[in-house]
Amino acid sequence: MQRHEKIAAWKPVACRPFSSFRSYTKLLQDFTSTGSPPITVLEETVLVKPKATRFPSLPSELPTEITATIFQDAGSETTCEEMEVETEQANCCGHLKTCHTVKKPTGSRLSFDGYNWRKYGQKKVKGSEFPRSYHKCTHPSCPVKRKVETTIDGQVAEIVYSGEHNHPKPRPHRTPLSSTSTAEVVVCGVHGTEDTMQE
DNA sequence: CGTCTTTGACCCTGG
DNA sequence: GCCAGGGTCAAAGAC
Repeated sequence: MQRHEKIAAWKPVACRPFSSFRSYTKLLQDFTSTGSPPITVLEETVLVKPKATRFPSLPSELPTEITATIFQDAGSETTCEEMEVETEQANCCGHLKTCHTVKKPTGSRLSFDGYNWRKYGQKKVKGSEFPRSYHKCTHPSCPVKRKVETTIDGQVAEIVYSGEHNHPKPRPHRTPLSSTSTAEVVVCGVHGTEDTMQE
């Protein structure tokens, strides 16, 4: 649809911010060799860049970069996500810290970030041993997309976000007890962007 | 019946 | 201009 209307205003680079990216299996080996709990530690870098190619009316024109680190306590179902938000124009450097209580991180459209996503593609990317899946936010007017690299055992190896949500997070669908879904997202402390202020 | 995932093909961009 | 790779589309099937 309207492919001819694409406007390349920002280089849509699939950033791999940590240049020394290693395979997940390698990371696991490192974790196990250092005594750290395997698999339970997730580290991912989330970049939000105004990918202007398809989103001419992106709410923020400022190049925004968010780096997030998710760590999870061994034996618990709580992951903590630490975000650094940097905007190129403003001097402010917001610092976010969010904690997620995740009943089950997979198998639900409502992912750990609290938004609904629809998968629209998957590719095996050169240089990455994991397939990369492409998701869009299911909100009608939300331009946000994300790329997720998952390991063969379902672990998230990397997530790259594109754009910003222009709507509040949908409320998690709570089904008592038997709920297998829901990432209950708790914002522990927020300084920062008005985007997060909505929450 | 509606929504989502899968998957191959197509398009765009950079080297 | 050609090629490789990434990103997206859209049909088909599954749920």
